[in-house]
Amino acid sequence: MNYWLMKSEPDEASILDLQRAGTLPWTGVRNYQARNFMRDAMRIGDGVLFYHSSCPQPGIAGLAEVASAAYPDATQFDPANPYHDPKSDPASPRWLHVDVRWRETTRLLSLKELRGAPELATLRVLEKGSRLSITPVTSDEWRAVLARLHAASAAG
DNA sequence: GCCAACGTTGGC
DNA sequence: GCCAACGTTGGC
Repeated sequence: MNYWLMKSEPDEASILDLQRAGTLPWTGVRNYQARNFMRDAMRIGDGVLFYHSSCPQPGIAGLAEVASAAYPDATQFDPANPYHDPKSDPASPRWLHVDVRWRETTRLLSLKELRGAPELATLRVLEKGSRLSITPVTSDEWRAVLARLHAASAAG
């Protein structure tokens, strides 16, 4: 079992959108490292920290899980799609994605709170200049996030 | 294979 | 809107 943090802009797909849909295809990844995580390391059932980025309140907004193996991202072949990639060969698709299933909508664990939590200081997403939309999370980090989210008080 | 230019990300 | 940081591109 592996764990991941996956960024999404809530304008495009928020945790509530995922809750309503149940399962969503995680399309639009156009970064090789992120693609390789999905292709090579993700397994069905892996835990996902759902992170809202590029928004007024960035932070972890819920929990999800990997719901499929990686498969070709259809948006890369659609000229009308913002994620269209004219260089991708349909015979050998460059971009893949997994499906993600909603598990829980939590309180917002803000970026500010993440930065202030000593037990979460190792989170990749907190590294200076970190831009990867998908990053691995250790089991210790996963447990520490859940402990915070499920604590009786939302303070901190 | 180098590396400067360029485009994107994402918090503020 | 700003801008630091980063990844990709393409000329050489």
